[in-house]
Amino acid sequence: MKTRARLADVAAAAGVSTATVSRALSHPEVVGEETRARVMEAVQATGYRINAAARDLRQQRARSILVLAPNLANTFFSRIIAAIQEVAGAAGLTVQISDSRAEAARLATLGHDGRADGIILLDGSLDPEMVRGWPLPMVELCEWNPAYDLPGLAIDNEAAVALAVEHLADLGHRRILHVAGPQDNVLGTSRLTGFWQAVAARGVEGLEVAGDFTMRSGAQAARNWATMPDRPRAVFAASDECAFGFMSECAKMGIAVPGDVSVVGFDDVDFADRYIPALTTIHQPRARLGRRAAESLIAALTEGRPLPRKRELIEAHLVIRGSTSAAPR
Amino acid sequence: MKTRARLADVAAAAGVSTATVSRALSHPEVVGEETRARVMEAVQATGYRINAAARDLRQQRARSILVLAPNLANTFFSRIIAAIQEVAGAAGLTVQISDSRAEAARLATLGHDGRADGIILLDGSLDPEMVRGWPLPMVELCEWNPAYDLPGLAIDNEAAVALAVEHLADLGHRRILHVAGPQDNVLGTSRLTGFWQAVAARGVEGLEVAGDFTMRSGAQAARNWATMPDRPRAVFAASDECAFGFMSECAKMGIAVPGDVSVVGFDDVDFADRYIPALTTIHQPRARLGRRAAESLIAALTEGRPLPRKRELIEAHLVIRGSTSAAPR
DNA sequence: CTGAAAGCGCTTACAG
DNA sequence: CTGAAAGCGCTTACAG
Repeated sequence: MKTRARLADVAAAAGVSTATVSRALSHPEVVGEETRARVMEAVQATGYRINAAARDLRQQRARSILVLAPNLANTFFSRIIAAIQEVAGAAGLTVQISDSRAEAARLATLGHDGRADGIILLDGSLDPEMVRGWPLPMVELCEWNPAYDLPGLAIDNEAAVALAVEHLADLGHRRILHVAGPQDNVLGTSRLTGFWQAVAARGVEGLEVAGDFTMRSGAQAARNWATMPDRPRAVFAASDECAFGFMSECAKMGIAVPGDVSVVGFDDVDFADRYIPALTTIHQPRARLGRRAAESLIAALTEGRPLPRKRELIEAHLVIRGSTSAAPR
Repeated sequence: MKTRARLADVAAAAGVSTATVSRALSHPEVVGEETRARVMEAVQATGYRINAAARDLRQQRARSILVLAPNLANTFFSRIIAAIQEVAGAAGLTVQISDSRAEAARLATLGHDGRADGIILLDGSLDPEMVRGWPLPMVELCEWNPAYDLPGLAIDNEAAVALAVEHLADLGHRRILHVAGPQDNVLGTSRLTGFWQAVAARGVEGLEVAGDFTMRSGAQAARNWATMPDRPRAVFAASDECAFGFMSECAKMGIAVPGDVSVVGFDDVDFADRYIPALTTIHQPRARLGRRAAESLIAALTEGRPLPRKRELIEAHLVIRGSTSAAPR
């Protein structure tokens, strides 16, 4: 296998200039029919493949978008990223993924090297000043940070939480415990805010215990809950994982869900449907979120269509399954 | 914000040639101390950032690896990919992800454009002839295909399955049902093969029902199992998801795990530990697999260290939790 | 230790 | 419709 054919090799084989080969490949309509045929033949014969680095250098673009998430191992992101990749791939763009904090550190020291044309940011906890300094089109997804001053896309977390609270209240629950998310995270705070608003609006009693979205924190919350003198019979966990942790710990303590306590989660991860019992939860349309974010970023990059100026909110809905039931009377 | 500074701008500011700036940045030891200081100062002053496309074009490399998986949305891959990204990022390499089938189609028509230096392949079901034709260093991870003729890394699936079977037999189970994985997938076939070997070796009775790793197929298997005249009291599912499907369906039918049936999974995904009951399963060291694969590919790319010639097998271990118990006597 | 020059492989005004 | 030429921004033998 000899070295890769270049444009010049194709040009030589076809008896035309490299300019013509380039045009025949990128703007076929501008090249004479016969010439084009000769070029295509030469491309075949030489096995020519474009060199992306050369094209990118010349065109001053990378044909790539970078997805930054705080924890790539978290299953919540996988479907979102898959959707982004699907859209980007169809548009001929590459997708790079990186840990947001590690990448932020890298960008701070090395600076941006032009390997991406735009960023989809799934992390609202970075230094805003740094983020504002990044010289690339960006869109925030799921998480957000007002100080970034960026266009973004997310579900309406507060409205979604209200759905959960309403559901429990509709079942007759008058006292609802929220296992909160981490309060240094927008999703944690907005769900907590939403919880207190919804509880007040509905006129039921709210209770709150700290958590951080993890199964471990859900389990811890369950142990705390079990010691409460007058246990609330309804729990709204800030994430599905947290709800799983709570429920698994209940199972260990011999407490029945939903018999003894109703549990609602948030996210609707793949396993929610097959948990025991199946988890009532807020469905986040992750594929749709990823797709839409990718589409608007790509439109901005390739068609120069301006990014929306503000954050766009998508409606989430409640999926009622087996983990909630009517309050005991 | 004016246009980005180039090497030439730095050179002008420092009063040296671009060659010297380049050396000061890439091989500082080869440049005079005072010169180097002047260059660094100029870099600061101009806010210079390297242009990756130019560097890559000149050096004929991409500083990037491509991870190809059959289903990016599958949570099984997220931790593996996170580990790959971690290692690659530390080595200054970018990681691109793509759906293996879509990317294969793209490569078939467009050919490789040099945007990656190497590939980590998590899919054993591609056309071998095509894969062999890809002009890039590759390593197979988790899945494999002998026809690819590639170096690879995976756990020893057959040995791992034996662990599961042994465990159930040790608990006194004499009849074990395997909910198989898809038989067009190496993992499905090797686990099935391993099952029959282990069952024969141990002298217990084996039974087999079809599945495809999904929760849905596990649930279906549970319904079939429930109709069996003489139900085996031990089930080994080819994946955790399949086990979850089986168990959740059992719960719906009022069948107790492990009271009525012991269940073992395979993978040890994050939720296994917090399922109800917690799932006894084979632990795949996903972070380690990702890390090792990335390390050996990167060593090959950057140090020219040759890739191992054959597939390397990593030992997996059994994690005993609450979903298995002694056979009723 | 440093510089002048070539060259990586493309694309794109500019002419004709 | 096509070509000659410049240039994208680097790195690296080659001289000195």
